[in-house]
Amino acid sequence: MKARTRFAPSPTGYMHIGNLRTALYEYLIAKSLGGDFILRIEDTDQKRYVEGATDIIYATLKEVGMNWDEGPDIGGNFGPYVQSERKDIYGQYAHKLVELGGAHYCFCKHDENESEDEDENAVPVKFDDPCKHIPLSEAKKRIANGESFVVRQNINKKGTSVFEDVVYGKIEIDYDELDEGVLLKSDGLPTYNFANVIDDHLMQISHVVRGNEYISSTPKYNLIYEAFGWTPPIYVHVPPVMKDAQHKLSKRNGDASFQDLVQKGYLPQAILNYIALLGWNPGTEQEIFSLDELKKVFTAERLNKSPAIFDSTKLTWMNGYYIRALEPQKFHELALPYYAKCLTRKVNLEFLSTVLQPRVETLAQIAENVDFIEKLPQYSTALYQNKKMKTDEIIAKNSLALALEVLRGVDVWTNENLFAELKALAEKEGLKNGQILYPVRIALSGKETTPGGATELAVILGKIETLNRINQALKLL
RNA sequence: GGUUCCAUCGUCUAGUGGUUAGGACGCGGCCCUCUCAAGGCUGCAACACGAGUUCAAAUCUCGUUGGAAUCACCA
Repeated sequence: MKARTRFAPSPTGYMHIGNLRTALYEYLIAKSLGGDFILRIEDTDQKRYVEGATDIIYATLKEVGMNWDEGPDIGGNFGPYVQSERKDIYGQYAHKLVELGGAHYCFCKHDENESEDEDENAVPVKFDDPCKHIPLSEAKKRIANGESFVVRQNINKKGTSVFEDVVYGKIEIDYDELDEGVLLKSDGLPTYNFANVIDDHLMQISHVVRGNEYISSTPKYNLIYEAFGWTPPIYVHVPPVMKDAQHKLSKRNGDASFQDLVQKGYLPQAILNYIALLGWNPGTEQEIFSLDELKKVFTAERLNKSPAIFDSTKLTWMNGYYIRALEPQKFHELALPYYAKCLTRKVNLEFLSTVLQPRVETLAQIAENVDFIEKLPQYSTALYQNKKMKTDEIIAKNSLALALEVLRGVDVWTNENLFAELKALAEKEGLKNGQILYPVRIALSGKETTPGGATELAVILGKIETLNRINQALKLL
């Protein structure tokens, strides 16, 4: 049987990290097995629907290169791929399930506030549906009369339900723990549980990958499969991605979504690589993986059982790694929009990119690295004192005057040439390199630390501005 | 509270009876060096606890503790 997995998000807002990781694992399971990855939109809760959310889903998957083989936009043999368009299908199967004895019609009015103001110590009691005992013929009559109803699952079995999970192994749950939940809501739309079973079966999904919060309800799914005489899928329950030891990474709280991270200057590929490793490892010491490489080495058996805390520090490191690995031209292209935001002065941007690339771990860090270029900051002459470089204000003043003279005469304004010239000057004057270069760097930047040395800053700023700033420094001293 | 699940450095993890418990991030140090990075080398740092099984336990069993999930006409 062909491996088929589906990513089935509900369009309730942006794409959060846990969601994306689940999608990744689904994608990888399918692709590592030469199968298909299907996109299905689960919009059965009209109250939570957010306009534009499906576009975010499409855009995100495309951005990281997880292309789907079937989906709402591209179709496929098992459509439609949007649950709200499948309403009739669920209705049919719900009624069929009642006929098969797997469910019953229920006419109880549901209490909206039921699960609310419970006091702390109250032990939830299992709902025992009186409607279960209404004869089918009578129930049908009431429905025909237009009475509002839901379809509720029957849990008739006793004893223990056993199923196998790829990551958790054998799980046993007592049937007594299961409640007879609603399958078809009074608005005629299915609940998540029911829609999933129907769709997964009809779409021939082989591996169901989902959060481990569904472990305890899995026996209910299996009961539905059983009632229909269908074979349940292979279950792959994955632990959550945590914000800290106690809390899941959640949509609320503004925890980082994929979009947020991209906006903060993280590269999609780095994000994907990082989250692949949150709960999975290849069994080797390799950590850097492209999506194609992941496809080759991924196996669901190496998924972890316990939750993983999202560590943005390590993500940042990995992002830096990806940035450094970029073709210089590519980095320059990515940096351009950031330059546009904070630089109006005309400078050597190509060269700036070459010095920045090994120094930033996120694109957003570009701004803090180039601030001095736009405008020389106010600085104290004390900056010219440096023990290791053996400089102070006096030496600096002398060095700057000498450097100014040399630089005036330089026409080939490259880093190599400038460095050679200033080095020669130092030798000629019997000074250490640093005694010339350090003061120049301070004069050009007004900052203690800069991305690049004196001559590199000079190349970035250009000859005119370089001489300008050295003159200013001389005045200051 | 019932039930289910989980537990190795601060974090992500390797490890399936015998290892100096390995790697990565972070942190410290050194080298390189025109500052800062990058790069190279290096150091600190973990088997939650208690019994048991065994010649031998991070690995198996039981218990304790801690944590998570679930118990909706949300997904």
